[in-house]
Amino acid sequence: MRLTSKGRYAVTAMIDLALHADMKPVPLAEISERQSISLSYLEQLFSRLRRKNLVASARGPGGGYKLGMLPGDISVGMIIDAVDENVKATKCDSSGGCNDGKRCLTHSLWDDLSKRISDFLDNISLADLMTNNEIKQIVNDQDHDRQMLNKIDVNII
Amino acid sequence: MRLTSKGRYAVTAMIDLALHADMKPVPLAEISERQSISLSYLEQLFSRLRRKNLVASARGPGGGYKLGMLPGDISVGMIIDAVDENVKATKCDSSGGCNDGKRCLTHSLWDDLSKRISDFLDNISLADLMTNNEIKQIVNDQDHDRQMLNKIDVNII
DNA sequence: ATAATACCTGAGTAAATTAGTCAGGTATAT
DNA sequence: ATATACCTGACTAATTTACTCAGGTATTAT
Repeated sequence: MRLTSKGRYAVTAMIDLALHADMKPVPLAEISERQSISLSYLEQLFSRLRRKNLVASARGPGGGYKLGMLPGDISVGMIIDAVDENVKATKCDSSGGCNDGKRCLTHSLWDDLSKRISDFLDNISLADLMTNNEIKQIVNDQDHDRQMLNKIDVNII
Repeated sequence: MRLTSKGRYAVTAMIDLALHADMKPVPLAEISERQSISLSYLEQLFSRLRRKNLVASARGPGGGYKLGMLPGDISVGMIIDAVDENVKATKCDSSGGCNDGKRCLTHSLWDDLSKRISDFLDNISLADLMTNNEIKQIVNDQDHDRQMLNKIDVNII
């Protein structure tokens, strides 16, 4: 999972689309102007988003793009994956250098972190971003779990 | 918050260091060999890590690096921030293009997401990675909060 | 003291990625 | 028909990444 400005452009454009696609499809030219992203670059990004069915297109005059799924079903992780397309395998399983247990441990610890980040981004949907969903927000709170656990203890005791 | 292979190198090296720095400092040459990261590149990364006190160095024969804080106090977010050093302000507050409310809304929704990601990474420490801390893991669980809330309801009722 | 070790710095660079342009299409609503 | 707006691919400048090289400097073992 990579997280660069390319992903930021894509997520920003999708937020813009979600905010404006209530009625008719939104032409990329509008998003381009509102978000200051070049039209051609947007076309490249939306070409990838379309391939993953995150957006649907309508051609001709009055055409444009609309969301391909419900805002609650489109996650930030899906958007970033769609435009990144970076499935470069780690060296660890291809080259024969990962033999002594220590390096494999380091590698698997990284994989664990990587998976956590993916899971995290997969669980934030466009709808969450737009509604500032409370449940989702407190999940990110450092002490939240402890507080929750304490609350339960209090109630139980 | 950016997340590239540069950050992966830094986090991987820090994990390796945390796993091996029990007794004496670890020379970068060892990490370089174990993790297949070029020595010079490691030196550049550790130079930045040192500036943020994430690692401490010991010079001379028998020298090397050790962690600058307790593993529980070093977060993945801190490591990535240290090597990224990418404080490029968004155009929204510099150029005068962010005037109509709509674009500002999109911008603030992105900022909200960005902050959530930072908070998330700030709450994963090296110690968490190494011990597979349970509390931290369930925080990433999508339905965890609802389950917790239900649990409370049940207890209250 | 001296030599060996290992950090430290900065300049330079090839490869990769990003962000963007350009030039053409094709489908479709009016 | 025709304007609109998607669609595609090739191409490119700027940036970043990953890395090398060439010298340092500090420190410890001997």
